[in-house]
Amino acid sequence: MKKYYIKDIYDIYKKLINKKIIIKGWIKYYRNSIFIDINDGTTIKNLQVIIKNKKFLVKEKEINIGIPIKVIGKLVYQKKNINNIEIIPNYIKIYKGYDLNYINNSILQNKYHKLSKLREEVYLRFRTNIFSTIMRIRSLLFFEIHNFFNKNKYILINTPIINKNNAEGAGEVFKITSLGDSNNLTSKDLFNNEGKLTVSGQLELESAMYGLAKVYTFGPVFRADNSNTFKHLSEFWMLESEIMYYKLKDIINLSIKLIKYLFKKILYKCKNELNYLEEYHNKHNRFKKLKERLTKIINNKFIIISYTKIIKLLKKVDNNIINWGDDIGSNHEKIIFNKIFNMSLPIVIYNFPKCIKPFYMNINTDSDTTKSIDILLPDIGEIIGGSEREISYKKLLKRIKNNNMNVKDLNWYLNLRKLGKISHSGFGLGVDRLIQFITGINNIRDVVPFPIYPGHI
RNA sequence: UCCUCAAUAGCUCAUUUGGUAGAGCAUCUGACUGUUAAUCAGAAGGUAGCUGGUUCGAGUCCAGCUUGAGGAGCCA
Repeated sequence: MKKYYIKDIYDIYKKLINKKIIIKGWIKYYRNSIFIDINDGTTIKNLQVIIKNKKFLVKEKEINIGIPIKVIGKLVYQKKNINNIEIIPNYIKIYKGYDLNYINNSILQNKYHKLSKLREEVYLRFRTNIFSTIMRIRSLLFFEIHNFFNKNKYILINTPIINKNNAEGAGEVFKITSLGDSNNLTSKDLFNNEGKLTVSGQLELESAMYGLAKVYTFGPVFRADNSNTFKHLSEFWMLESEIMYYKLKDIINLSIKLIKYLFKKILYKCKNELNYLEEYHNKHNRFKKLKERLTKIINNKFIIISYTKIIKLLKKVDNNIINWGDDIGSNHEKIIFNKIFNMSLPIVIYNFPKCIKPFYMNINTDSDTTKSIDILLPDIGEIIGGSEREISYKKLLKRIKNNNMNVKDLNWYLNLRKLGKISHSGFGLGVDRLIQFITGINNIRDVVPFPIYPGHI
């Protein structure tokens, strides 16, 4: 007699029919005095136990939703059951130690809760159908990201989470110290009060690129901006890649290839999860055709358009909403997706003005624009930012000085250019936002296990 | 950080202009051998987010705070 996980039972159930097995999990539903649904976290599906002789096995009062249970019994084929199989038990054990009052007053009561309600009990929401489904998709996505780069012979570089660069100008930076309140004690601090939580691994990643040619980094990054929106977190996961001898068009192709690869894998491997999510959205009047949307993106070419052209198109809609040189904001994104290109495909915008892009991006011969891309997704907005990097020591130095940045701190980065003119390009992808898009979940805080954002730690 | 809106039972909500609160689900008690968030009958459950103010009287009006939602800015 062997213990099985419920996912495994569904995968190989034909081999287990009429065999005696052990399962352990928690009671998900209890119906009609005789049906107990058990879930063990390995799959969204429950396994139904049918008690034909209830007095013999367990007292009805002991059966409560949410409490841990062990069942030994025969797995039988049952046509009447929508899952085709169920267990006829010989033995049921309820594990003690639970607090029913606590469970029934928490988000775990047998009831629909809004996602913002689940967020009030972050440490319990893994037990819910909706959140466990999102976590399964997230897990697979992380795995497939590594798979993609591994298959394509990229080297994973673990760039540091603590560093001293705030070079990107990518918003506010968290300072770290070993001294508590230590503004006047810099020399006693472990990092001389220079330690920061990284906002991007890109600069370090470029140094690894000079030795390993095709590299990527995938880890948490931190922003101290006080931004409270559906798509911002203080701590989020970013995937960044840097490739030797790549030009802008290579980066565009690689980004598209990656997105299509990931969507394909999710579609193929997370069918149950996507079905559940569509059902979930429909039940609450947010009709989202997740699978159709992913399939469409896999099977179609992305729209590729220059910044200058998109500005012209935006000005055609309303001459006053934007000028050349302005960054594309979320109001502009809405117009782009709803009025200009009325289709739910990603849009690649290239050649942004240098005034709105960081110092390390290579400048085009027009001297006004950079060799840069952003990829926008419907509903979510910017998901990828990338560029060809500046490879001239002199030009890079000039731009660092013009941006009033600390040359001394960036010396190591500048010196990489002394290895010779090696063109290279890279991009960064906000992974949590990608999960938002895949799952159709509105708020980024609901696709992250432990969301960290202003006022919430 | 700014703007708008909201906060009533464990949950989702209702309480027509100010007169101390109701329903569904959950819970509890009972019934039920083919149900998919079962169903039926009954019971219990509330200092209306917090702190002040106006008023004979505040869930309702006003102010501040807290929390949440939507939008803006910044960005991934």
